[in-house]
Amino acid sequence: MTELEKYIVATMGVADADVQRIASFFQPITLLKGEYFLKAGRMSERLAFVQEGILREYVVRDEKEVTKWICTKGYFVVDLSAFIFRQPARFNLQALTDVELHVIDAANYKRIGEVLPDWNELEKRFITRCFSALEDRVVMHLSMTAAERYDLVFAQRRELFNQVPLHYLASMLGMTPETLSRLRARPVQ
Amino acid sequence: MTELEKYIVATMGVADADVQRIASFFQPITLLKGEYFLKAGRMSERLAFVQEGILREYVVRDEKEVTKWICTKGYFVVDLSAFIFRQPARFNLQALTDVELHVIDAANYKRIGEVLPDWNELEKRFITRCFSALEDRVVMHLSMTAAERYDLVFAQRRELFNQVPLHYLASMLGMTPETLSRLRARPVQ
DNA sequence: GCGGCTTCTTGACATCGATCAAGAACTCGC
DNA sequence: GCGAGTTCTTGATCGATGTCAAGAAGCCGC
Repeated sequence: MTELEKYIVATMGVADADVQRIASFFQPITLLKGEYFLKAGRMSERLAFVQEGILREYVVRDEKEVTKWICTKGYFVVDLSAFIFRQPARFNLQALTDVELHVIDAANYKRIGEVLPDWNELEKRFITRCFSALEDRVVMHLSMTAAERYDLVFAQRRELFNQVPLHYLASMLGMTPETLSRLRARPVQ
Repeated sequence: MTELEKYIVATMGVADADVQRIASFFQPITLLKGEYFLKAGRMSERLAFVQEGILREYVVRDEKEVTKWICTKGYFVVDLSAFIFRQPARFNLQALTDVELHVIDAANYKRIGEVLPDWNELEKRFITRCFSALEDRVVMHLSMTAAERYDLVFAQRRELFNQVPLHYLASMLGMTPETLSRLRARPVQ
């Protein structure tokens, strides 16, 4: 069973027969380290599930890259707004390691609704969870110091800190690489 | 035509007969300045449209109130996660002025789907727009200084700055009231 | 219109975090 | 295993923002 199939079972409580059918709408693809799943400004009508590897979601602002999120196994990668509204992508999605994805295009995505009767509800719940996670993130930035943000994210996603260049994590945490380095070197924590 | 009905027409392209029908699922209520639409920790199965007035969405963290958002005419107020998952509310919604709302409960909300055939799609698009706005807000905190954040939000929602106590706006912008005061007093801007 | 509360500003100062610069440590291709 | 590039750390310094404190200004009930 692929990670994707496990995910479907775990979060959607779908019958075994349907799991296979849904998973079959996805195509496996591989990206090499450095390649892009999505480039800002381009149209993209696809969404993918991360089977293996790490990607970085970033936007360019004043010639600087701002890393918005790091996606690992079990995440969906997509510019949701671009996917739903069929607009040019607003951000970039680049592989930080070789990556295995399961990709689905908008047409096949639509067909999931025909297989799963309550797909709309599941979809809504999924987006709501994403929304809620972002709410938490905003509150984090409104109320926590750099050290507190580091401690929180380190506790939640420790594995990132030995797999991803730290300057990307620093950007995702809203601080400079130097500050992140000094936080890591703190005496006690 | 109420603000709510205008909103429905503007964003959903619904036939006139349906507009009335949908709007009829909502009940008008009034809150006095200081009263709560939602209290953190309590169950709440309702959502409201702001017809008139201003509310503040905040969470308490380390005994401090963190203002997450200020809602004015035309916004929906709801703890989305609590509403969708029927969980206790995570934040507070308090009236900053006397407020007129159109309220709908979960049961009536469900009935909208029976009136509007593509309600699921509209709902998804609405939540996606909210998600996208939050993405922008996270990027704002990752990449902008306090002065830049102030300038941006001031440009977008100037009317707030003479209607809402500034310490709430300062909190929403992720800075202290003193810093906000100094930014406002800057020579040129 | 007075007293008391809240809000807003201002100043002095402390602290956090950014910047700049250098070098150490670690890839990775050859 | 060598060299070039990247990543990471460390130090010195600077600027932005927070903290603390005081007072001014605005608002409201009586």
